[in-house]
Amino acid sequence: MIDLRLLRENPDLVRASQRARGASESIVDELLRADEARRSALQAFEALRAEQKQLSNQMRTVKGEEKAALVARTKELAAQVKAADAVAQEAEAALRAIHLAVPNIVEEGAPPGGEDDYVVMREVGTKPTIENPRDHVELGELLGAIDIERGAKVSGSRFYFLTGPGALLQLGLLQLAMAQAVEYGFTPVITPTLVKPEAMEGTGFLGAHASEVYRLEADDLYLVGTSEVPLAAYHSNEILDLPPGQPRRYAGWSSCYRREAGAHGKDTRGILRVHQFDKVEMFTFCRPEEAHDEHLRLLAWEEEMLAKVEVPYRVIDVAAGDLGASAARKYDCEAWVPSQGRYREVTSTSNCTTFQARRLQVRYRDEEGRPQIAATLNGTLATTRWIVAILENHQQSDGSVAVPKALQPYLGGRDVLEPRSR
RNA sequence: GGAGGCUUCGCCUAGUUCGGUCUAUGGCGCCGCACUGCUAAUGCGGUUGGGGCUCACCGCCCCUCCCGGGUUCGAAUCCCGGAGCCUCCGCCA
Repeated sequence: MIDLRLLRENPDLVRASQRARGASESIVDELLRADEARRSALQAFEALRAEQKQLSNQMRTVKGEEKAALVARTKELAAQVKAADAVAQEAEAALRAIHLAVPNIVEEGAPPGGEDDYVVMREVGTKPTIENPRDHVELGELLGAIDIERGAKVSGSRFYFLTGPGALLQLGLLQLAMAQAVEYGFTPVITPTLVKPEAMEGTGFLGAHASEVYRLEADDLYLVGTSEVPLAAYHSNEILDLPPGQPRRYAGWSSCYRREAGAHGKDTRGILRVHQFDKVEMFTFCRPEEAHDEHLRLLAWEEEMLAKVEVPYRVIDVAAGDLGASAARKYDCEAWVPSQGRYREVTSTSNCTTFQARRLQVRYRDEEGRPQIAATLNGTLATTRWIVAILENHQQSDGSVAVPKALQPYLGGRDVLEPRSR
C-alpha cells in the first residue's frame, strides 16, 4: 500500500508513477475520493460517539425521573451511533479495496514503458563459443543429472527429478549462496512454504498474480512462490530494533511453487520454467532512507554469485510497466543461455520501499521514538534455473561439463562431469 | 480427534465475582530531570498502539484489554462464535 499522506500532499507524483507503469491514472482520483469519504464518515461517527460517551458519563450521577429521560435520549443516540459506525466501516473497507489495488510508486530513474523497454546497464563475462551447443535437457540426460520424463510421469508437465550430479549441483549452488550470505552477515533461514492468506496478501501476490499461486482450499493456505513471502511476513505486526546503518538481512532457503497459469506453451522444454524449484533469497528490512543503497548492495551480491559460477550475464533495469505491484525499482540479472542464443533471467532484486511493510505492519522506532514503516527489499542469490546456465555455458564438445571452481567441493571435488556410459 | 486451562499497554502483572471517568494497577525495561568525581544506587516525572481535527506547536476527540458478533443508555467485565498458546489422553510419525 502506498502512503496516503504522500498521496494527499502530492497526488501528481502518484499519477506520474501510474503513467510510467502504463497503468490507470484515474484510480489515483478514486483513491483520493475514497480517502476523503472515509475521513468525513469517521468524523461524523466520532462526533456522535463523543456525545454518547459524555451522556453516558452523566448517567452515573443522576437518578429517578431525570435518569429515565436521559436513557430515552441516549437510546436514540445509540441508534444513530450504530448507523454512523456502519457507514464509517463501509467507507473504510471501500478505501482499503482501492488502496490495495494501487501499485507502489515507481522510483525516479526507472525506465518508463513495458516489458521490452528495459535498459541494459552492463554485460559481464565472455560468451563461450560453442558449435551446435547442446541444451540443458540434453546435457542433463547425458550426465544423468536431470530426468524430465519421469518428472512428467510422476507429477505432470513442468516437473522434473534432479538426480546424481544434478542433485549435487543444486545443493552445492544453494549452499554456496547460503555461505556467501552468511559471510556478509545475513541470518540464514529455512522458511515455511505454506502460508496464511494474510502473508500472501501482505506481500502483494494476491493481486495481479493471484492465478500464479497454488492454494490449498481445504486448509486455506497458500504455497509460496518465493521465500520472500514468509520472510516479509516474519516480522509482521512488530516494531523492530532497526538502528541506522544496521539493516536486518535474512537469507531464506525454500522450495518455491508456481502455477505458471499464463505461460502455456512458453519454455515448455527443460527446467527453465517449472512448477517447483528451490531458491536462496536475500531479504532486507531497513530504514526507508537506506533502501536505495541497499538495493544496489543486493545487486552486487547477486553479481558476486554469478561470478562464482562463471557464467556470462547482463544486468537490466526493468521498465516501470514490468514491475510487480510491490516494487518501486527492479534489476534483473540475465545469464547467457547458449542453446537459445539469448539472455534469460536468473536473478531479480526489488526495492519495495515501504509498500509491503505497510501492509504487513513492520515498523521501527525513529530518533523521536515514533514508530515508522520500514522498507523491504529482496533479491535472488541462486535458484534451480541457474543449473541451465551452468550446464550450457560450461559444456564441452563431448557432452561433458566443466565444474566451476566454487562448486567443485560440492561435487566431490570433481572438476568435470562426464556423460554416463551406455 | 477428546477434556481442561489461559490470552490485559515492550515484558511480567492487578482488575472480570456484583457492567458505569478503566487505556486500565503495580513491577521491570526505556526516556527526561535532580543528586553523585564517573558508574551504580536513590528520588521525581514521563512511557500502548492506531486514526481524525489542528497540522508549527500546544491541545481536543474517536478507536484499541486475542478476533468477530450480540445484550445494554453504557462492556476489559455479561452472552454467542472463532483463533492462538499450554497441559493431559488418544492416534500417527
